[in-house]
Amino acid sequence: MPIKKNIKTNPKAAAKQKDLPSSKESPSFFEDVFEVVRQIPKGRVTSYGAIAQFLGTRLSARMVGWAMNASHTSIPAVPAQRVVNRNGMLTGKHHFSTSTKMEELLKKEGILVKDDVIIDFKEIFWDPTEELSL
DNA sequence: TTCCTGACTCCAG
DNA sequence: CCTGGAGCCAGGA
Repeated sequence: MPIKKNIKTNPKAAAKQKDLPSSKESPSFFEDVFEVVRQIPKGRVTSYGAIAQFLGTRLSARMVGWAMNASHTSIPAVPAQRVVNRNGMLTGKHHFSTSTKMEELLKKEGILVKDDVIIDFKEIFWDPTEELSL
């Protein structure tokens, strides 16, 4: 993304209100993400977008990835290796301890990876909106 | 405080 | 087929 021009400001930022409507079911967006990810069965994978959609914020798929970034400090551990982008590509491999760690973990679970892309991704894809119902 | 970036995805050219 | 812009929102400089 060789884009450097961001001249557009956001006037709506002035309307920032921290009035949250009694957040009782969602203590935090991150925790919700973690919980969903932890429900992913071994040997199955899902995508950031699927999780975002399940949480009702399809357009916020990036936040799911952001949550994954903070997941490595979360306890119990979150199997972030089971979350990839919509093409089944391991876009977050560099965020693990080593660049090959993600593939190793997946391989141990019986998931084969070729050129950073999960083989038969569509077949082992696990959709929380269908399989899970919190 | 403001500005920028990003483990994403969709849509238009 | 590939490139790029827009929308989302949290956190760091």
